[in-house]
Amino acid sequence: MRIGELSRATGVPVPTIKYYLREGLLPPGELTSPNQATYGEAHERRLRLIRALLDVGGMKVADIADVLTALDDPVRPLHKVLGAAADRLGAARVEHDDTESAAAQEVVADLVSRRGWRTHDSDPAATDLTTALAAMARLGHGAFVEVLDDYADAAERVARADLGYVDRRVSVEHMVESVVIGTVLGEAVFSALRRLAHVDASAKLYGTEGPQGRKTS
Amino acid sequence: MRIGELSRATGVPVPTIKYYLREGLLPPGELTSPNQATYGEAHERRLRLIRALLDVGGMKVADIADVLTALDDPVRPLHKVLGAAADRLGAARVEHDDTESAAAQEVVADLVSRRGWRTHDSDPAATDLTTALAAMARLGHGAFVEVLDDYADAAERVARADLGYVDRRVSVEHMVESVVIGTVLGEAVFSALRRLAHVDASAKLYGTEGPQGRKTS
DNA sequence: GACAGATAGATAGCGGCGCTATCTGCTATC
DNA sequence: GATAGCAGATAGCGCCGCTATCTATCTGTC
Repeated sequence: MRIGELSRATGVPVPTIKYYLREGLLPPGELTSPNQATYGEAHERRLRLIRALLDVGGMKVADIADVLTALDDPVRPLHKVLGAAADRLGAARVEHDDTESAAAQEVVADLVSRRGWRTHDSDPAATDLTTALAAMARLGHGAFVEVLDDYADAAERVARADLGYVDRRVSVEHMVESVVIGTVLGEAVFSALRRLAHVDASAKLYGTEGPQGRKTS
Repeated sequence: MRIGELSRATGVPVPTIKYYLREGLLPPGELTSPNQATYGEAHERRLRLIRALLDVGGMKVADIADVLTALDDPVRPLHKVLGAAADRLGAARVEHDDTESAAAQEVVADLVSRRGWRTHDSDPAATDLTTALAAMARLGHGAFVEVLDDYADAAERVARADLGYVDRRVSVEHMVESVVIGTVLGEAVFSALRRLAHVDASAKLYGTEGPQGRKTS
């Protein structure tokens, strides 16, 4: 498979593929001559993965490079790859050193210990959670912590579903990749579902769209 | 309150505040002279909201402007504002016209009717969901739809928690703003919780961190 | 073996975004 | 009156994800 066919097969322009090659997102093709290379199905698969992480997952090219590098590491430390993937999903870190942050930190620590979660404060997800809760507190929504356990229940449910899916559906060789896909794209899936459910719940509570679901827009 | 104080109170640089004013994210201050203005607590609150939507929610400045414009509309059509907010959360739209998209579309339609959700296909969230599921299918994870109901259960739970929180905690005047905050920042909260729960579930299933949660990184 | 078309690799540039820097009058405060 | 700050305007910057262009080479077809 030459680069043009790869381009046609995936819908990604040739210059863009070359760009991904330069950035190390895509391993180089096998050289058949000093300036000719062929690409296999692995490249096609990888290219689709890149586009999914970019377009659907909203990840940055540099972050995708890190994750894929970890993914290709022959000595795959599972949790390192997952860490590399998960760490890229959070928002940009913004330092705050105020009472809200301190309070949020405590809330998170409480939550983690209350639920017996096996993690530690240095987990970037914990930092993200703290940041988000602190931001809410600053906006006058410190009381949001009251629904945190509902959120956590739902998160546990989703996490169990994810792990169960990966455990029973996926061949070992693609397991890590699957977890990355599940983590990143699963987030997009849940986000959309949450917004759909939001509309429905809002309709039920306030009747903004009428009880029979008729379309008012 | 002058612009310098506003800057000090929020940690946002003065030129950045001016930029937000230019972009219409922040209403202009009250002019006391042709070139002097004062800002009130509403400005401070709004500024914090902007930073939260930007930094934690990952929204774009132009999208924030749209949402805030809808928010300030005296004739607040609740669902319009929510739509404006929710519509900005999805990933960039990428057109695909293939079998995966068609299949995903059907899956989403099934899901919506199965759960009796009061929404319709034109809901951007439905489009986002279709996009995400189609991307998964293209990556060989069409079977992910098997866990879709688990996801939907969790999403309903979160949506109920959101609505309940807003309904009982928030004064009417700030209700719409609260829903925006809950929708956008709640997404960040859930994302972090999901990743935390992921680590825990993974530890339980594979023991990557040992049963006592010791740190291996 | 000539020739059109694709290719590898390199370099430069582009468009969007979120600011940031700078300048010109003016104003508040001491 | 000196100093600091301010409003409003314009220009530029740094990052990011490509995109355009060029050279030298290779492939496939007649």
